[in-house]
Amino acid sequence: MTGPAYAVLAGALRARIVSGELAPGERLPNEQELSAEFGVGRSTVREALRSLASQDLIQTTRGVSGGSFVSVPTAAHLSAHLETGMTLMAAAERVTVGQLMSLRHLLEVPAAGEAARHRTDEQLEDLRRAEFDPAVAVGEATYAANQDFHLVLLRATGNPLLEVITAPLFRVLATRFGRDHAPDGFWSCVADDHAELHDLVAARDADGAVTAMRRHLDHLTGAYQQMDRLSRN
Amino acid sequence: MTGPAYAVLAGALRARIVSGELAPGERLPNEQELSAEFGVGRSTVREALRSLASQDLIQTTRGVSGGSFVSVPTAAHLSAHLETGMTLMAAAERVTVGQLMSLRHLLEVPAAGEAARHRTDEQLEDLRRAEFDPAVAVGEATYAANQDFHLVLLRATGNPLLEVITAPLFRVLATRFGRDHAPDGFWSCVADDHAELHDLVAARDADGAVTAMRRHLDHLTGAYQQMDRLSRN
DNA sequence: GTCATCCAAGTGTCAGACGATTGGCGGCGT
DNA sequence: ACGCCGCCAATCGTCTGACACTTGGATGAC
Repeated sequence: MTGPAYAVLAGALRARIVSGELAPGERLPNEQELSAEFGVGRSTVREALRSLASQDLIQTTRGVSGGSFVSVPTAAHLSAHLETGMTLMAAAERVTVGQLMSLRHLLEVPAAGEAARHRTDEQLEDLRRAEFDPAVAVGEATYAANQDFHLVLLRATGNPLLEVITAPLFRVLATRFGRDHAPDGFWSCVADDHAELHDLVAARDADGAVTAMRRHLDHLTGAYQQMDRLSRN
Repeated sequence: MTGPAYAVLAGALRARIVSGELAPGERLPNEQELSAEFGVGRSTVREALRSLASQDLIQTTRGVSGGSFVSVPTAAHLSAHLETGMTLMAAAERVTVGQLMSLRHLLEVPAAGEAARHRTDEQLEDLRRAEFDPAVAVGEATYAANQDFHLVLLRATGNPLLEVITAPLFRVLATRFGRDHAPDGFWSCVADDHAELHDLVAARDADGAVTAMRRHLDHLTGAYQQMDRLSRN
């Protein structure tokens, strides 16, 4: 009840959404109706709607069949949100490279085992496609492929939350070190690790995948911290 | 370049913030200046600002010294965001109780060890305060204390990201089962586990804390899944 | 020197108008 | 009868102008 009217309105609508009173896909009253119902101007209503929209709680379209519709945030939405937040926390030095990598260890090492156990054949195919050849040009595309490999592996665990919280971690690291010069042999080492992981997941060797992932992340940690030290001088 | 003007403007400002061009604490141009700079009306500017504000990228205050200031999202901000997102994903049945608990295992079990190693004396004191007595009234306060205990433990690891991503997990579970009837002896069992964890952390017994946390989460998993089955009938 | 008052710079809110987009409905020609 | 085209209504998107509210400093009286 306190604060600006747009915040009050946004809070009221958010409560209706998270409580399930407004079901996903359902259409909210149009802006004039909300304006009348809450006794505020349409600008105020619109500011509240923009708040909800930027949290992916609603989606607004135009036209005669348009309006604001309740939408369930997707893994990609939450992930993108976390990424910007973590990027800023990292830039503000409230989070270190070591802490980011330590979380990757916690999540990705067991995830490799899960993926080896639960993967489907299509997912294995996706994993193969996400490998890359370090002999060809190393650049933006290589970084993207590197990320994709880990992403596909996480997705193969069947737990969407793993992707939500882990993807931001390596995207933050990638954008932070994307422009720095990687040590010699770094990319071919990464490619070898990925190939080994692919084979182990293909063979459904969960223990092997866990071990390989742990070693892979150790390699990455070393490289990143080396780059980190260089960039601080 | 595409889409509504408020989205374009929000994107442009967000880019300035994440790139560091606008430093944390720095003040944005006021609404009239932004309006002039981007050639849009003030309403449009305000809608863009509300978008950024609801992502905790800026903070707006009134008065002569007011305006919009770049702000670094805190752990609590990101955590709250993740919580609403996960709540909706859980309600939409895209995430199961088992998946939530499985993530808690991945994160909290090693975290207990870290906390036992790194905790300070004040954090140990906080942990003690977060214990509760199941003999007294069991209600909202008990749930809050239960959450606090885990929160304090996570904080004692020294890695703020652990709190960011784990807190939403148990908050989602707690609000989901907060109104259900817990099995007899559930709360006293929880209290016993917490007391044991406290003692192990006090003794800096990392291995013991890891084992105790694993067992504690197994207890919780059993109880939650039992409640889940009941609530589905 | 202290306190009350006024003032300036911002954001907060409203009302009204018009443009842009979308999808359906009806008319028109064949 | 069928299909195409253009009109139309609903809704969001945007602009303008105005005024209220909040805040902190400046001003002035005592």
